[in-house]
Amino acid sequence: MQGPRTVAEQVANVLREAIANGTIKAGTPLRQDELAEQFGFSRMPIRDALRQLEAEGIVSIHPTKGAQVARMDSAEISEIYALRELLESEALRLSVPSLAAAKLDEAEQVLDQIDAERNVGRWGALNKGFHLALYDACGNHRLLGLIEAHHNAADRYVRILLSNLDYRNRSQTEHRDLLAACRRRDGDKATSILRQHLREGSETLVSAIKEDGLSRKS
Amino acid sequence: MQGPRTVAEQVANVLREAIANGTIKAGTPLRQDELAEQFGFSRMPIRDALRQLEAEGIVSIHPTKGAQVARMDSAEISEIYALRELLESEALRLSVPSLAAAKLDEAEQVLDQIDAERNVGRWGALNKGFHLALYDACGNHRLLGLIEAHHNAADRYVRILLSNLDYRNRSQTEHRDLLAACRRRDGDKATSILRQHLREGSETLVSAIKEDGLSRKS
DNA sequence: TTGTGGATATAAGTATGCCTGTATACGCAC
DNA sequence: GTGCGTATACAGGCATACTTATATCCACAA
Repeated sequence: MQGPRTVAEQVANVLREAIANGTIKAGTPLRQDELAEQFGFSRMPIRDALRQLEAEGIVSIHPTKGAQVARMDSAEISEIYALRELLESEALRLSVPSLAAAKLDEAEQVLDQIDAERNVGRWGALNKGFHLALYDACGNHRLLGLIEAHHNAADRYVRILLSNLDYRNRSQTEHRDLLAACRRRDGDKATSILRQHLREGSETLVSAIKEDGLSRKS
Repeated sequence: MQGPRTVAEQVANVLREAIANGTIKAGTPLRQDELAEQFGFSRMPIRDALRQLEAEGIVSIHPTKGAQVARMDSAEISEIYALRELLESEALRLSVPSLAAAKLDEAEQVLDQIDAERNVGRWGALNKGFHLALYDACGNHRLLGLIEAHHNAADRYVRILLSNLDYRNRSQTEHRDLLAACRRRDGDKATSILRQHLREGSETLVSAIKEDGLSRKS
């Protein structure tokens, strides 16, 4: 496993992380020459990075108007969560029967890390890690890719969600229930818990966004 | 509805079309300066176009090795069809209850066009048009986007499929059955037909690819 | 005073040129 | 004869410079 080979990839990774953990807020304009000066490179690799992030749905680019961190209204959040429910429940269903014990243990360790982690910015990535570990044996690489893409697109909003202590505790309880069902190889129960888990997340997030007024577009 | 605003978009559209209808075969290396000369532009917009197509899964780019039309083995075709089944049956289920009569008529016209069309290269696009018309009222833009992306990624293989007259007749019969079920607002029957339709397509395509040896990687 | 048109400024799109990395081939040494 | 190392060539990444399009502001006219 080697690191990013091009400047564009490095820039994309830094920007993705900064957007995911909230350092760069939604709606922030991302000017090419501004970023070029900050990173110490020319505009070309920054352009490549922005287009990469656009493909991931994290930034939106309008020709001649430039790029900005993609704003999401509550409708888009709902869409993403509906897709996550569809994609992840299918991945879980496929994965559970042949999931290796090592992956189950790995998932459990991630849950412990979430409990121990005090840095808000890490929660999104850990949450993603837990979920993906359970889907590892689904046998469909493209499906896993889509799931990861949707996690990345919504990570910065999930972070808002997890900042709420009540939700975080409830979420972790559901995570452990989900893991237990996977250990019992009870695919039906597991997908049922997952769907419920995602529905709660969606509802909590949508109401949080509506009242915080984060949904207004530029 | 205005056309592509940048050269990169135009180039991407032309290449996508050429790859989809088989003018450019799988595995063909896509050199930047070569394409730049052919199109009469510099390498920059061609680079952008190639990255766009890479994000769509149509070409694969390796740093320093360049871009080539993505090769797909039978396993990847199976993955794409499994995803299509998942995504499209969900979209259909959501769409059928509120599908406008105009869209149903539009879908029927596309079916007639498929029967009348003699140009092999157009079948893939028409097939896509029929399916997307039925999903139009699903209410989830991202879901529609994913479905279209998977059609684009597999279009050039679907073309192979539709070149088989037997399959094409069977496919059209299933299309009309599917449309009839939609007109009756029978969502369960419609999704059932769709799943069967896609399974047949997948099996036919996988066996065709295996025997034609199109699956070997470079 | 308001609306429209033109000019200017700003930022992205595009072109060209250079540099770096990788792959392949050839030669030398073991 | 084979294997490894070096050199050369080719292709893409990156930088710099130029063009184009759009948005905003000011001026002039109605």
